[in-house]
Amino acid sequence: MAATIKLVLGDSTKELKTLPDNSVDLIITSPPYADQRKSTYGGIAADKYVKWFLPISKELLRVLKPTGTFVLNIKEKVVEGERSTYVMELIIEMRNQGWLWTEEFIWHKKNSYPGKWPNRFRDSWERLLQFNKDKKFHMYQEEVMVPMGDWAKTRLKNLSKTDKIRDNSKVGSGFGKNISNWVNRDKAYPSNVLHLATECNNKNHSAAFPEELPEWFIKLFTKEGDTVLDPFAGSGTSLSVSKRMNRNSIGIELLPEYYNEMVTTLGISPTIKKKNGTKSLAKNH
Amino acid sequence: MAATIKLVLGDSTKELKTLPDNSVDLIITSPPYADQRKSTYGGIAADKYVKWFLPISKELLRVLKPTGTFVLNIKEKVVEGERSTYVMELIIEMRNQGWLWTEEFIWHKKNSYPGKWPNRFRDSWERLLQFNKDKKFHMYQEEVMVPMGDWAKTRLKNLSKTDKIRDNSKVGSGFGKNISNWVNRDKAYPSNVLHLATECNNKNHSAAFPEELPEWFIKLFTKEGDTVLDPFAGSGTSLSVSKRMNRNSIGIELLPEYYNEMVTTLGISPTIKKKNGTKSLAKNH
DNA sequence: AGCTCTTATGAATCATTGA
DNA sequence: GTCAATGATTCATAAGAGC
Repeated sequence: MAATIKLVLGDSTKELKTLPDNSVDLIITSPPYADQRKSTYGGIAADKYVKWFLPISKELLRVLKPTGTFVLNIKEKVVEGERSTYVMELIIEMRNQGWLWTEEFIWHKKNSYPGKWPNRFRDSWERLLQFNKDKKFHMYQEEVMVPMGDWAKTRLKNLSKTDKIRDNSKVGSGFGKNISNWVNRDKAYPSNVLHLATECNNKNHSAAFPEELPEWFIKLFTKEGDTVLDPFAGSGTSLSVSKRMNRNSIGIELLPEYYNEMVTTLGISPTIKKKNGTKSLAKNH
Repeated sequence: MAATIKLVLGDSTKELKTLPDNSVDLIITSPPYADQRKSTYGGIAADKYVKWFLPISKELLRVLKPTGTFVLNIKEKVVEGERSTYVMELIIEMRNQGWLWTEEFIWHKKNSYPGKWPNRFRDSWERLLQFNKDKKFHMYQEEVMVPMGDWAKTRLKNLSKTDKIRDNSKVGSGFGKNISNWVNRDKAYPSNVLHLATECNNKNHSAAFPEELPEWFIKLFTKEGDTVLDPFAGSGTSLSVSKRMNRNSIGIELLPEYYNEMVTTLGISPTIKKKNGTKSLAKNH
């Protein structure tokens, strides 16, 4: 069965309330940053950002499965020469709300926009905050293993003395599994720093993130048939990646332009309009 | 004239009060993290960290020149599966104290500690928080415009086939660091992500940071003859780098073992003991 | 010199055991 | 019960040794 896409036109603050409890496996989103995109989203002032976001995160907490994960892509902007602290405040307030702040990944943007300022360098990283509902959550680490460095080639030719010693100490009785863990190993677990280039092929949108970003987290935190939610769907990157990877997905988008474009790009066939006209639902075939 | 080193044995909370107002150009330090180094420093509990640090940061604000910069190396640890929030709280409280939080650099530790856990990857980055007293501060950007970082220097020597293959495969998207792009470039501005390895050749100490780290910030924020302060001198990395780079420096260290070793390694000749015996001052010739 | 290969180890984190 | 100590896990770097 093909993965379904549910696309909602409307405000996440309201639309999230229509989703059932404990129904989503992964929430991945890049909300409008404070005072960014003023022309389109109206711009949330930095000092009101936390107050604006908390009702949304409260609903997200409700709809997420206990085994699920919430990945929030965010970066505070510079206001009058200073980094705003609203992200810091948001983390603290979300913990008060019941979220567990499990980890902060760094997205290192390798080809960040070049530029020169008198007292500042290029900003080439963003936060990827991982929140969870419960300490026990699903994580499929093997899915995101990366090729090892060159050292592995030489390492595997002959195990060094250190390796043997460490192996002996942990095995205890005879030699067994541990050495075989190393032999024929060509992949390593990644760290909490992600090296991805920003997407430069999407010219219509200031794309929130490259496809590799949601792909990585979808691989890591969901399996096929699971449900992915993006409450700020934007150009629909999370949704299209979910579809490609056979995950069901739910997207909410405030702006009709983005919504309409997603209907086209995601291949969603019938758009069911509700009578009030402010909300639309669509499912792909 | 050779740069001077002033080394103080004692508690920063007290010893900083002996320094004059507006006298330091750069403060760079790596304080003991919460609940770390318990065996040596006693360990500050995570929930008391902010309270412990604020009196120190207040003195640092006083001694720093208006044109100076404070670089704080810190990273929160995991407590019961969650990241602690004391660094977030510290940033907020230091702003209330009068500091400007200008920037957050990322130190990407290329050779971070290995390990595998069911719900977490290796932690391979630390925060380098830049605080300022005033929006107008000295920044000598050209000084750190070194040829695209050390990694390129060594790679450029031999542009092997494996270099190209591996780098491209890691990036994944195909954009990334194609080294041949850099061949005809000799200078580039850095970004706010620093790629450095942790030092592993120092067998006596768990060195707080590699020499490249203070060196980079000293180049960036001071010129020759300026004064650098490290209120948690540790093994003295900041001080020895300052000396080598012809910057005056002041170090404060709580533990006699570290203090004594610094006296030796930094080549400080006379140690003047005060009568109470708890405090010592020394200047190099 | 300039290679290759060997070796030690780093602000880590979790599960288990023992007091 | 809580809390501290111990063991197991395992990647990338640089120094050093050898050719």
